[in-house]
Amino acid sequence: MLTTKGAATRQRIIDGAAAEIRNRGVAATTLEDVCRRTATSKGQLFHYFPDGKEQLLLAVADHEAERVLADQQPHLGALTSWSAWQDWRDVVVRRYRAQGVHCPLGVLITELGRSTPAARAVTGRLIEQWQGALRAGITGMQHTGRIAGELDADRTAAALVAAVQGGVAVLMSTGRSTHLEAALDTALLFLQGKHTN
Amino acid sequence: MLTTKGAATRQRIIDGAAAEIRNRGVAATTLEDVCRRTATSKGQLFHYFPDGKEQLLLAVADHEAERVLADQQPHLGALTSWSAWQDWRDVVVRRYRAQGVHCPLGVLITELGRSTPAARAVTGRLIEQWQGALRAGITGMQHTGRIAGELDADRTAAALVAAVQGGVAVLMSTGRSTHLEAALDTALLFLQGKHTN
DNA sequence: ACTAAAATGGACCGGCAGGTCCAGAAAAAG
DNA sequence: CTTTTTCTGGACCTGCCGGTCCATTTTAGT
Repeated sequence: MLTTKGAATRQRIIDGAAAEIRNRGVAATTLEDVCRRTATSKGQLFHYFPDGKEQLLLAVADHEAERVLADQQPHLGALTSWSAWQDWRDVVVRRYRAQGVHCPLGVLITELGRSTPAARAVTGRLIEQWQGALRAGITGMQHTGRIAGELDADRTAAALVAAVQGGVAVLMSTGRSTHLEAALDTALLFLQGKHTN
Repeated sequence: MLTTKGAATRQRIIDGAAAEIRNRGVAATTLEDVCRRTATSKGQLFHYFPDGKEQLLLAVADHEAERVLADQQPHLGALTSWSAWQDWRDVVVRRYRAQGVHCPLGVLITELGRSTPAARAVTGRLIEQWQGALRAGITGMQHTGRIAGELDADRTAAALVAAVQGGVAVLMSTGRSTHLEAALDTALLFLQGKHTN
């Protein structure tokens, strides 16, 4: 079992590892780095994550996935007006611009996804939830007549997720948020039924 | 200098490394793997890439960047009709669906981009060229009146690049091409001035 | 043919990072 | 208070992988 203290330590390790990875990347982060930052020892690390690095990384990925959605709230959960959509857009842009070159989740996935199906499950869930929230926003707007009813909500939500994802990808490799903004704005224009920018 | 044979070997190493990375990822690819696959030795590897792994990876990234654009030709260079755009879309989808979970360039960047500015330059150039080709296609269609003249060609091209990029990102972590298709199709609908799907 | 330069093969090294082990402290259980 | 479980610290091991070195072979140049 796990005592209160134990659970706290375990969490401290996850948080520390996440922070370390955010700053220096997965490849450059060693278990010893994590130990140093979290004031723990190898013994503890393997006590809480018997399967070693892979298990820890998976826990970090899970942790980061939650963060991604949490950071978009409360806007993502209440996309009931155009201004709410705009606020959401702004939050997304601001968040990723601040994060700059470091996308912990993306990096984790490219590193883990290939080997373990468990890692892919984490991303899968995240995308599904994300897309679901956007779809809910779209159908809500359709019910109040602000978005055309013929529009395929799920498909458009998927495109929106891809737009953000792609914008972030470009941001990660160029450091510029122009593409993220262009992608989001263009997608929102489409939602609004406009066709110029 | 470099003899014909030498140049061939050098190229063989790059090709082999690229293939190896496509199959198993950067992290899992060792110099010895590359040697084995290309039937070369450490001596040769460091003979042609004195700065070691980093230099090799950079060369691979460059190689892959060229491939990305080449694979989209001739369509990408002649986006002069809606059917040409559609063909381009199909090629992109087919290419990445075939590639599946493996995006060599993306992985290389997330691995190198952080450390070396040279790696970021490679992606930067690729994105710029890509976006340029799309922009040219858009302005061309504007001149023949098939796309509204008020539309911001550069910004929309940027959104298009992000759409592909994002779709591929999702494809990489889920294995499904639905998002890529949704993103591309939605973007094309926007270009056509339609607002439903 | 002779020489210089380039190409090749592979033995070897050194450090590092993931993982093991165990002994002792702290908590929980009774 | 005793016993059992959990937690903690860190010394240690080991395999791997990037990188070095040099002896040998091949090619280019004249």
